[in-house]
Order: sequence, then structure tokens, then C-alpha cells
Amino acid sequence: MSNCDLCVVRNRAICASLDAKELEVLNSIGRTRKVGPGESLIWEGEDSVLVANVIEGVLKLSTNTEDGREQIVGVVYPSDFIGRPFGGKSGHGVTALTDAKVCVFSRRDFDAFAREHPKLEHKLLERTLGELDRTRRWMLLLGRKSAPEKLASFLVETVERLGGSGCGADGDKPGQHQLILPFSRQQIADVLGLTIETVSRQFTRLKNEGVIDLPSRRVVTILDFEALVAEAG
Amino acid sequence: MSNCDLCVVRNRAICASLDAKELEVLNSIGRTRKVGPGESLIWEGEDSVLVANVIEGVLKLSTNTEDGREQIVGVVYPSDFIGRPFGGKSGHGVTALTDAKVCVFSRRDFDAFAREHPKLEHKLLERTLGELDRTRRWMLLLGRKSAPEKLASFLVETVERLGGSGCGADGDKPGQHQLILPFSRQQIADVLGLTIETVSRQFTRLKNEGVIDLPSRRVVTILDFEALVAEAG
DNA sequence: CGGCAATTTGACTATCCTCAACAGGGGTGG
DNA sequence: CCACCCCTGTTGAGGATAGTCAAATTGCCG
Repeated sequence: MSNCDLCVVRNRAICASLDAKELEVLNSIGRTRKVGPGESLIWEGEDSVLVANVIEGVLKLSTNTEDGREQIVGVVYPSDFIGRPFGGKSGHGVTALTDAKVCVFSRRDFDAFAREHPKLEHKLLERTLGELDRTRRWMLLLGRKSAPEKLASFLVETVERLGGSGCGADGDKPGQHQLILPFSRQQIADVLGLTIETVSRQFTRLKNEGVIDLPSRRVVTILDFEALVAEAG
Repeated sequence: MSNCDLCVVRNRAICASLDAKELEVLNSIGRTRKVGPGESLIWEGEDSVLVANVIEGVLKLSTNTEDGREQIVGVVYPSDFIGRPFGGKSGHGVTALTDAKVCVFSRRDFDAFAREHPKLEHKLLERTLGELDRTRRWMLLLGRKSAPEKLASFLVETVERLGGSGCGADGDKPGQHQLILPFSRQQIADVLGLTIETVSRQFTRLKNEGVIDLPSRRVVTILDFEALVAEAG
């Protein structure tokens, strides 16, 4: 009966803390939902009404200034958790970058369930602590790194996060990776706190230096991973 | 017997989730410790060996690039929690900005205690979620705001965080606040991702515009809070 | 009152942004 | 199937913001 048995993130998401019986209850209050690129699940400033687990795809978390500048403050991949449990407004929007499948819960229901299942809350705590670590590392990039360092860091991190999750990583030669970016140039700029032009120029520079190749818009072949790591600062 | 009864943050820190008996156990595995300005409690990259509650004072969380650039990734105030429970290395150093008093625990002991006390873990989860929200808001500042917006935002947030906690807030006239900054100019620069010179120039500009006054190095009198909010973007 | 560190100020520079034009490529409709 | 078009990305020129380096000043502490 439970879809969860077939769920590909069953053992990596916070659900991994639950036994079969508990999982059935959780399953009964959630439902899966598909979202297409550009479609939002949660809007910035809205009351937090739903939370979710990512099953497939990549989504961005983003905030905007009043005059429309955007900053992407997080990127979530399969098995990641999204939303703001336990009250409050969501400080950022959540929007799909690719076709995505998520397992959504009403925040109210999820909160109640979580409070009765300490193991679930524990998993969520570990995940949140990890996300906070990652976010703080990102602050160093935003505040202190140059444009070349920013793009190099971005590519290194994207290889690491996409690498294990089957979104298009493959190494025939050591230090070589094929990346299919779930980001447009504008979105990369919004992650790095740069403009689209600066991102583009850094891409072509890396290509001219033989560090990467750009077979098409969304594809990056990394020819010299070590050089990227070195340049990431 | 328990020091906790006298603790000024007893009802605001994560300890608020515990009853008298539980608190006594927690108290038995922790001890208070004083740290002076510039003194570190935790170093970046180190294995996480201790966690703590802040009782008094202000501390910074900071990361550095290999070549010595620094970014402050968090500032903690009384009742805040510091350290990285549940394994891992601490991704940032923790250093006192003022004289501070903290209630420290060995991470190992704390982890074990927390796992047995879901209400404590719940409080910690809420606190961590809040900190993540705050951190993400800070990313918008680092990635997308100009120097004038950055300093204005910094002053607004510092008023709000110091305001309630008795560290030197007072309003005789509406919109007027007296701030005693726990930061040097360099530290403000490290929070905002700017240089010390730029921070200084923005301070004098605000002073010349009559938005603030600078009676001495560490003191800022805010004359027109609304103007700051408007400039914060 | 003197010494020292923190901060401010000034002059100059570099990086990144802005604005504008151009190119490429993927999809659609003829 | 091909031509066209539109969107995304690239390239270029010029400018603004913030950084760098250096010197002057201010407080602060003994």
C-alpha cells in the first residue's frame, strides 16, 4: 500500500528514521507532487503551510530585494528536506529548476507527527545542522571570494553534489567529469552574487585555459578538476 | 545546588525545555567558563569536541580562506547555542568579542543527553531552523547589497538584537537608539564582506547626513532609524 | 604626557557592473 | 526539411563601486 516502499530516497531522507508502521502513518498524511522547471512550491514571505521531501530533481531556495535583485540561498537535491516546520513565515521561495518530484505534507500535520516521533526530529536536526554548515561555508564565498574563485568553487561543489546522485556524472579519465547543469547562467549568477555577464566571462576564460570544455549551454566537461580546486581558493 | 536556577538565560536557552530534575543532570555534565575578547572557544576545522550555551556576552563565528581573508558567518548572543552536535568538524571558529560567560559541555556527553531528551532536541531544532533563516537572509546582503545598504542593514539588525538584551539600548526620543557595538571596524567589515576602509567611509557618510552620530569608536547614536531602514534595501 | 593601535582620510586602481550589440541553437511552422 | 525566430548566452566598451596602499589623525592606556 505504502508508496514509501518504492521510494528511491527512502533510506537517505529523514524518513529513514521510521519503521514500517510509522512510515505508513506518515505516508497517509503526505502525497507526492510533480513540479516543472520554474514552478514554485513555496513563496517568500508567505506563512509556512507546507513542507516536503525532495524525491527527484533539483530546486532552488531564493530571496529577493524589494527592487528585484535575487539571491539563491540554497539548492536542494533528492532526499533533502524543504520548508519551515514549527511556525513562522518562509524566508525564501522554493522553485524547481528541473522537473522534480516531491513528497509534500501540510506543515500542521507534519509538525504534529514530528513532535510524536523524536527519531524523525533527530534526523531533521542533523540535516538542518548540516545545511547550516553548508550555508555558512557559502557565506565565505559570497563575502570574500573573487569572481574566478566563485565560479571555480561553484563547479567543484556542483560536481560533488550531482556526482553521487546520478544526475550526470561520469569519469572516464581521472579528474574528468561531465556535468549537466540544472542551472541557467542567470541562476548561477544568482547563486554566486554576480551578474550573468561576469559568469559568462569566467566560463569562457576557464575554457580558454583548457580547464573545462563547454559542449553545449547546460553541459560542462571538467578537464582539470585539480586546477578548479586550486582556483576555488 | 544547581547553578541553573540562577541562570539568567534559563528560560530562553534550550534548557527551558527541561524540568528541574533533568536540568540537574544536564548541569552535572556542564560547567561555566569565562572567555575574554579575542579568546577562542572552538577552532575552524577542528573535530567538534564541545558545545555550549551563551550566558553573557557576544561571540563571533568565523571562517577564513587559506590566504587569510576572514568572513564572520554568525554572531551569537546570550541564550544562543554554539557548537556542532552529532559529529563532524566545526566549520567555523568561535571567538569572544566581549567578555563572555558560557555554559560548556563535552559534545559526547551533550549528544548522549540530547538523544534521551526529545524536548531538548526539539528546542535545539527550532533554534537551528531559526539560525538557518537568519543566515540565509544574511546571504542576500552579502551577495546582492551595496556597501551603503550593507552598513544600514547591519545597524538595523544590531539594534534589534542588542535592543532587547540590555547591552546598551535606550530610546529617549522615538527612533533614537544608543548602541555600544561589540565589534571593531574590522569585525564589522568581516561581517559585511567589505574592507575596513569602506566601512569607515560609510560610517562617516551616515554621520554627515545626520542619520547617526559617533560619540566614540564603539558607540553609535542612531538619530533617524527610519532612514536606516529605508537605506537597508 | 607619550606611545600605540585603531580608525579615518586621501589618491589611485582593479574588479565587477552596466548597457549595448551580436551570436548561437533549439524549436516551430511553413 | 528548412528557414526563421526567439531566447539564452557571449562579447565588447565604458563606468562606478569598492579595494589597495599610504599617510594623517584620533582616542585610549599606561
